Amino acid sequence: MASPYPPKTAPFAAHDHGHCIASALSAAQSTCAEAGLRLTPVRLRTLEILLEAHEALGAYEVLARLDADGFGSKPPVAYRALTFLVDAGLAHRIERLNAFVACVHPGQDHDPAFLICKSCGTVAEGEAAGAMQSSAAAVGFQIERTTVEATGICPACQE
Amino acid sequence: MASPYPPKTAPFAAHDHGHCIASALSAAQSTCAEAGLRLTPVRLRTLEILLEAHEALGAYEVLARLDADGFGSKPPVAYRALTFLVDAGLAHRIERLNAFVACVHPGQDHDPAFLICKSCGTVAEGEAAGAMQSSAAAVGFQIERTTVEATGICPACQE
DNA sequence: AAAGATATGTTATAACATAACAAGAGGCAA
DNA sequence: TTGCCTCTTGTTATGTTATAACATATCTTT
Repeated sequence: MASPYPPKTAPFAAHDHGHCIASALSAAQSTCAEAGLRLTPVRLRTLEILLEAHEALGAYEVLARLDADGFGSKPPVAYRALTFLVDAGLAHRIERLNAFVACVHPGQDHDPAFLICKSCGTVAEGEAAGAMQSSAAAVGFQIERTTVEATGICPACQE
Repeated sequence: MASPYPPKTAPFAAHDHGHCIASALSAAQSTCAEAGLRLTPVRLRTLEILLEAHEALGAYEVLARLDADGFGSKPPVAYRALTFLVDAGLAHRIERLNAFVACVHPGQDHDPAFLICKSCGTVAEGEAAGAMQSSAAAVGFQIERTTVEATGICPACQE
């Protein structure tokens, strides 16, 4: 399924996208090096694909691009690379969209939160800041991972 | 897919389940009456199924039970009933599980948050308390609906 | 170079979800 | 009461997302 939205260049604000990709990639390199993880060609290319798209991509969209680039053409190829990136903190899964985005501040341990525009499809990443920790602690629940997402209308689409 | 967990009777705390079902059903009746919504047999039965399970059920699990009760046997039957309940605020969709739970305080408008135990599968509903409103407002994003879910280990499973 | 662990790619299938159409049930105006 | 409209139910068919299991290849360590 191709994106129903126009191509993205920025999440609610202009920025130097080329630089944003380059710095994310180098951050990914060092993160993996430090953690002893192997950022192989498929994995690297998958991350690039997410960074270039600058919007949430479904696994099968990623797969199509990997296939076009000469990598494998079957679902596990994409799912494995995406799972690796998510586990390494280099990408996030957006549950509401069954899709994936590159992390905007890789390397740092964080609790991401997402604002998803229903009109243009843009996904902005922010901090959840342990939103549920206090209420979870109150009942003795030990949180491992949080999913915090909001759908709505972004500033640009409100006009 | 059947549940990989033992049957549930309570979310992290004992309670009178029969009463909990009965009161939820009567709350659903009045909510629908007030809102001019038709709580038809399939819809009512679907709600009962979720209440009886007292855990998150996938659409196909719900469908199997509806079929066993003489309702339709095809996916849209379950998805339509579930969509109705979610829209009416009588049930919630758990994105992380692709599953549905009955709402624990139907009728009241609220922002639900969920604690999902990875060990026993129990899903507890709490309040998200506009977790993202302030950060969204800061960038001018207009929130329509939030998804707040945490996976981890519930008190009972920590032993 | 051999052994073990990790990664890639494949086949096949499972699990989740919706579009589009036909038929029935309820409300309501003439 | 008939006719019309709307909503609901059920079906067929298909689309979309995801993983299990296995063979091969590539790295790492000794």
